[in-house]
Amino acid sequence: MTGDRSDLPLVPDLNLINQSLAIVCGKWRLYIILLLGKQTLRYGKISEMLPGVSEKVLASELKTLVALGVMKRKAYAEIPPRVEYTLTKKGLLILPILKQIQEIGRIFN
Amino acid sequence: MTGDRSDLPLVPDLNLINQSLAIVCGKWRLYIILLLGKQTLRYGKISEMLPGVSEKVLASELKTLVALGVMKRKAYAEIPPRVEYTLTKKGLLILPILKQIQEIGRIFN
DNA sequence: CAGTATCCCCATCGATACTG
DNA sequence: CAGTATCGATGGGGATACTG
Repeated sequence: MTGDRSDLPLVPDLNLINQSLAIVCGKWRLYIILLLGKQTLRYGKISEMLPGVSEKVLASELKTLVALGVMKRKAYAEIPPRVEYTLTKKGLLILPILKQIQEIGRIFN
Repeated sequence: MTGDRSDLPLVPDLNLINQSLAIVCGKWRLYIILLLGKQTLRYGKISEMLPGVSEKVLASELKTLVALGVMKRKAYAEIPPRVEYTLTKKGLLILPILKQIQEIGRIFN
């Protein structure tokens, strides 16, 4: 905020970090966001692409991500129901950073 | 798997992501690494710069980060004891990415 | 199809006291 | 000073069954 920001402050802002972690952390969080990177997906499709995640956890993670403003949900009044998830503008903004995070895994292989 | 890899795969590698999360996640993890970014620090100093973290949690987080290869521990045979923590080469490698993660918090403010 | 509703486990995080 | 040891609280994550 004040002065030069050529580098990050010596003592990083805990609130900022916690907010980042609130979005990134969680066993499936990153994976789900990455999956939605360039496509709109239906609930069933996400579920199918994520072998291992239980329905409850997937549903609650999606709900949280929508609440966080990372993605948006669009439900169609059809039978059978159809619900689609898409990244928001903010979600798209953080996408490159999220992709970078994968590089960490690569470095520590 | 097959074809062009100009971008990340449609279905990202779960193992890679999990490995990344293993390093990044945890309430204090990111903060500790960032703190060590450009300096070697003693246990007591880290503790002091992290108001709110209990000794047990700090100690176990440091131990884990050393085991992960993110930082290294150097103990001096002195009385009173002195222990210093420094980022490893790999730790330094991921530092820029970690700093980027803070930007996520900024975007969602 | 796209979710809830329940119930449960265990890993993580934490406070406090103690030690080499 | 730099940690363990111990006990306890919390909630993320999961299995299964059910519903609009």
